[in-house]
Amino acid sequence: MTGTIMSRIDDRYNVKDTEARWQQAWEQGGAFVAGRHPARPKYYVLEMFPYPSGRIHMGHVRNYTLGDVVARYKRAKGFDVLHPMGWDAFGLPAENAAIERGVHPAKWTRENIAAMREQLKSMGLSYDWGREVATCEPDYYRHEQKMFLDFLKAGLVYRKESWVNWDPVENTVLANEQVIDGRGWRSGALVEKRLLAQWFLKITDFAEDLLAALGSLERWPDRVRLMQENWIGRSEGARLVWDLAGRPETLEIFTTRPDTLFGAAFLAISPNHPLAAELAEANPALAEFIAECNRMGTSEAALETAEKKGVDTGLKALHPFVPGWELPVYVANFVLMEYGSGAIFGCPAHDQRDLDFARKYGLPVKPVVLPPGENPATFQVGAEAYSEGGTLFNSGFMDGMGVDDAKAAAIARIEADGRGARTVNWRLRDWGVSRQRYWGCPIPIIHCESCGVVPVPAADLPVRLPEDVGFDKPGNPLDHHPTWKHVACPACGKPARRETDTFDTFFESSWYFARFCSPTRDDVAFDRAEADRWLPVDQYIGGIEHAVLHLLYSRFFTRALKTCGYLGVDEPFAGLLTQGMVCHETYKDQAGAWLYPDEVTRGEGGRPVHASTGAPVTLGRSEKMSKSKRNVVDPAHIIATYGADTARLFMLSDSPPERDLEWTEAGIDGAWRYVNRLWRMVAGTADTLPAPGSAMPELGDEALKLRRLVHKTVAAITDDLEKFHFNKAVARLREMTNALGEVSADAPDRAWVLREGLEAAALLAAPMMPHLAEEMWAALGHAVPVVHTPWPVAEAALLVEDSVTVAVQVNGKLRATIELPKDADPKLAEETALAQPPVIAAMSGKPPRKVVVVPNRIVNVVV
RNA sequence: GCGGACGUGGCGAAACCGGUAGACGCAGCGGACUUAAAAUCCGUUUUCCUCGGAAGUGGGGGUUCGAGUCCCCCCGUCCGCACCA
Repeated sequence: MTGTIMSRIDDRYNVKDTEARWQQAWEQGGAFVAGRHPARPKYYVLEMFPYPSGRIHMGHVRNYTLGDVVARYKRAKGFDVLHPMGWDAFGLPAENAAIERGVHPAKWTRENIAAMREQLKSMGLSYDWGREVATCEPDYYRHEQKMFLDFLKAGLVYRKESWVNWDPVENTVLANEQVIDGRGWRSGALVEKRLLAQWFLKITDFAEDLLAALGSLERWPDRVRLMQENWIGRSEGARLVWDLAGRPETLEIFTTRPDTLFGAAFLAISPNHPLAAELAEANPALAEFIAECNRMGTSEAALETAEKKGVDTGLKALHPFVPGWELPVYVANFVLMEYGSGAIFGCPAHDQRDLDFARKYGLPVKPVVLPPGENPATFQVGAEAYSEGGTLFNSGFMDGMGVDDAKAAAIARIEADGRGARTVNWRLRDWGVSRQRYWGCPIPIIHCESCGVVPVPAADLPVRLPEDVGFDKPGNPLDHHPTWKHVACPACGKPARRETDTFDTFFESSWYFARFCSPTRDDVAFDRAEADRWLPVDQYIGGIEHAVLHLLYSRFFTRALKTCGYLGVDEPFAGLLTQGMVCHETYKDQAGAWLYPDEVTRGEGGRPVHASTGAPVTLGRSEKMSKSKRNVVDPAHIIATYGADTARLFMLSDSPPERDLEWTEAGIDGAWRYVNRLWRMVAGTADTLPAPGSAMPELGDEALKLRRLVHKTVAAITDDLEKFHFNKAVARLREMTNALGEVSADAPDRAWVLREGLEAAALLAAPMMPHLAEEMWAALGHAVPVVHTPWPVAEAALLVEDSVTVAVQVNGKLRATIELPKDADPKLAEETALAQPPVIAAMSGKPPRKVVVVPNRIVNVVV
């Protein structure tokens, strides 16, 4: 009897055996190998590849479950599916591990990859593992070194000085996240800003196109498109050159509000402006202020949240329209050197930041735009600047104009005077790709005293990252390596020096989706024909935290690669799904220390107490799972206990994918119960059902009703999966399961429909709970596995109802519901509605003033 | 600071184009089975009340025969801000 259905009925669903068995069967059968069906339409589904931290976390489980549902569904729908996985393997944590624990980054990373690969495999994800890539291996990064050289040739790369966070104790550049309250996270030393020569990619060359093409990304969330639009930040305005009293040089500013020039109160330049540096040489107070600004860190958030401060340089600027009008020139901490020309003019009446600054330093506030309905004689600006539209006044030749006309008039005057021009300015800055780090892709450049900057010849690629390095000294290990950086100049042969900076790790993730198209090619980054077939990615899935940078860099890279002839598409990702975070309650003990969920249990009256000591525990609100707050649940533990299908089901069931998901013990238990319930239904009834493929008998009412529900469920789940409404799909499946559980197979028609329903349940559940689905399908007597079975199709005739329930309202309040034939005559609907006793009562004898009839929906009686 | 989102029962949520608010699940309560427990199954569950209703989708206002859905204002929470990935 071993292995038969009967022997399994008494057992509970054996997760471990079942899941391992099917994972092996899929792998041996090559079920997920992409490209086997060139005649079928292609579908490329990709999840953001993980940083190999060593263990998967619940965020991964959610992300990869979502992707796998799409991949399995599309395969069943007849697509040739590409669903690959790899490792975003360069990055800071590996270096931190090296510094803190003495493990080499390469060893640490490779071991992490091996461990995480096993964990992912235990989830039963339908990846084509033959395409796995790891970005830290030379066979991957050699190609991006080539890309960089091609970009250089195409004029998309340049070198300039740029500011970085410098830790003077560790002798390293710090990431913004490593700067805490202005100090280095490890050393505690005050961080300084420093200028460093770095490589930049000209993403701004594509600004116009990156912005315009957002409109074509119809399957991207609006909010992501909006965030990118704001990030690119196109603004129209004017460049304007101001003369300085008693000095030969001029000052160029950018403004979007040339209409408010008559309301100007001051000019302000960035602390990093060349003029500021020059003036500081003779002005100790200014020098001290600039030094203070340079201690602030480089992040925009740090600059913007700091108190607005400035120092008067003593210089006077001459107003371009009014002879003799002199304005003070400040150095101000809120003016960014990277934006516009690093200098602005301030109009306090119509810009809040300028107003705050003016109030602080006692500068005049002169309104020049009159809000509609205000009296020019009495209008004043108080605590709030007025930045809306209106009519110009106090403004010479612009008086009486609207804001838009005044802008045009001001620009016309500026251009006529030869003082500047209309300009489009971008918030987007070029992408600085140099990192002073070891664990990244070496930048293939050689510096020669005679020849200058020399690209490494393509034949010499890859420039390999040396593995024999130490982390005991502060600074970049590549710089300390005894031999690595010393090379002969490729141009003149004299001794020269390698670039010791490595690429930003966003470099690797900007083209990995293309590498997956032909991951084993050594000679090229990817095969053009393969890329042309598979790209763009049809559905990309990952966290909202990548809404701007990673996605924008990838869009830019795709354009740059097209410019260099690598591929033919403009956009890398046709569809985008941004998933929410996985959250969990937080716990603290009496001393205020964070506790892990498994250290907490429920004591008397359901109060949380410490599991071993029984001491009271403070319950905190639910937050994103993070190691620092210890509110984490280990997926490996969950999968070992409940199995992959249960974990996957829970990831899909309660919340829609875009929203945050609350992880609860009760939720995972509920999913586990459902997995067992489905299995029991099949195991307990399979031998009472007709053989697979039996002809349909005459159906009685109960059987027909059930059959309608089954086909409706097929249609509904299909629609839900198309729209990524996975939580609704689970709800529909449970609804159908509830109905199937209520019938008994004691008559041929019911038995036949029960089989149809259980088969539908197996096939519909397959993208979500693939192991269970296979097991159910096999128990129902099918030899061909679900992974090779097409998606079920609903019979259209069974989806149409012949009667509908219509709500009856009196003055918008529900009073009754009535059953009507579908598409009934509105007159019949009205008559039936008015005859309902509760309706008559609610009308209390008054005649209907109006009756609104919405067919098949509602009748609203207005009295 | 700037930018983006979100807010519906005790909880996660559903509600198509403005048309019966709360599908489906979790927790709770009651019951069946059991010596007992677990597991399972059945019923019940927005709130208030005079059992006929009344109120109700973060708060306030508006449009409409009708608003969770559209518009305006406010409050709260979360995410991003260019060297984390």
